[in-house]
Amino acid sequence: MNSNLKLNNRDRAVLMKTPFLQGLSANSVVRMLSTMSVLNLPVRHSVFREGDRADAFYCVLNGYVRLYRLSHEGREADIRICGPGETFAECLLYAGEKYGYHAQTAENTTLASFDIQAVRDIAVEEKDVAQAVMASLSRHLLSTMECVANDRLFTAPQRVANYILARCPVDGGPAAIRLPFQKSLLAGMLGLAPEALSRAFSTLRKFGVTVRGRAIQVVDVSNLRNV
Amino acid sequence: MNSNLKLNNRDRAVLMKTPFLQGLSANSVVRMLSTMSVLNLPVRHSVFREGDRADAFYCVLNGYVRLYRLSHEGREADIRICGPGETFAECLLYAGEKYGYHAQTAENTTLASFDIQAVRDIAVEEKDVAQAVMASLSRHLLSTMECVANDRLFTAPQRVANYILARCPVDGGPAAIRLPFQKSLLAGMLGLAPEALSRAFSTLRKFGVTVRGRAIQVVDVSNLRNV
DNA sequence: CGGAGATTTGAGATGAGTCAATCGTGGTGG
DNA sequence: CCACCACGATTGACTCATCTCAAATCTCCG
Repeated sequence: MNSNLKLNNRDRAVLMKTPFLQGLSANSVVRMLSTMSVLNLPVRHSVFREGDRADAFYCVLNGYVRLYRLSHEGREADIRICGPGETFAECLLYAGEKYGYHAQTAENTTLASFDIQAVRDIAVEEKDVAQAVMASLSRHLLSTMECVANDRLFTAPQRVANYILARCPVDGGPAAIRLPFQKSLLAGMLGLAPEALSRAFSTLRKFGVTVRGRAIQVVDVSNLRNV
Repeated sequence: MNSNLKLNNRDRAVLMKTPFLQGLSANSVVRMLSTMSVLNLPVRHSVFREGDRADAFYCVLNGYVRLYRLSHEGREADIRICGPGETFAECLLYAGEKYGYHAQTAENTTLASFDIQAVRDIAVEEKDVAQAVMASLSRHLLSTMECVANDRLFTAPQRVANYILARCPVDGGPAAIRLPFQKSLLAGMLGLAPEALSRAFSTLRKFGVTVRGRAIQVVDVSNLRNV
């Protein structure tokens, strides 16, 4: 849970490749980095809570962060899972002054934290920063809309098949991928209970999908496409 | 389906009050309006189709537009319902070059259409336009995330109760509201089949909700809050 | 090798979709 | 202004998908 300004090489590489900093002028990058601090959080640790005053947004350097809402009775629903290179809560730059959901680490996680007011000021002066913000917001909006559509259109096995297909490097024939995190996290990401994910995988067996731990093997990718 | 540059007074008032133009400098407003054209579309008419090249985004001046996706088998899932003053597809300003969903009028509708490339150029020069874009994207992202959370956390009657509560002008006691559109549109907006919305309303009867046509009466708003 | 936590499996309950029939309503035209 | 019609809304019966709870099993880490 310590916070400092020093980055190791891997984290620095992830940070520079994030769409947010990618393509900025050297000057803008320097200004952005000057508003930034790094923090290391243990697994299952809160980053912020719904209703907290929003004074920072974040970029995941390592690990995974879960954004979720709680119901009155304490059930939780994941809204988004953020992995290395992804930013979250940057919508607070221009709307609302409180976080609208909880954020919690799903693993030991390294985050870059940016001061919202400082970045707001930079964006006014540096056009490329404003552009980066707009591009990031646009992409997140599109993917969240896609999430709504997926939830409403597809069944559990179809959503799992989509997830696998989106990560298969090939268009046809056999493929193998490896989940970057626990299955329970994938379940939440797809809007499923862990049991439902498990059953979805077993439904996909008859379409040539084999799962062992985090390793997923697909006999024929094109087969999976007509689930 | 005619397109022209002349606005009637009501449409002009809606246009100027939309968050997109609200708060812009006079100069920016003029520039934005110069890239704009107005179109009138009959009910159930396509605005654009998924996969079309995205060269415009829109602001609803009158009527309602449904954004939705199609499944392979032809089922449709609504992603967002846009009413007067709301903009849609502005995420295409900075991500992707094709529309990611279908847009169709749900009533006779008047739209303002903005040329995407032109607005992109204006946003580079006019800071307030860039800010308006960011604010609009931020708000849409937040509300879409909220939509995901609602779908995953709440049952049909709860979502309907939320919708009603969000539109009740009072905090407690009796209230009456009027739906601005058909129930089938509300159903899609909440991710429900029309029959499910109907049943949700009848479930809410025992919580003091009366529905007659588009008119909804609530005996005690605070009662509705613990559905 | 042990054990905690994650995953799988089973059984049951429930929410929501589909299809079909009926009912109500608003809009149109006479 | 009224009657009628077409379409939207409701209701019922049924099916299917997913959640929940509980128990069994697996897996990974120390």
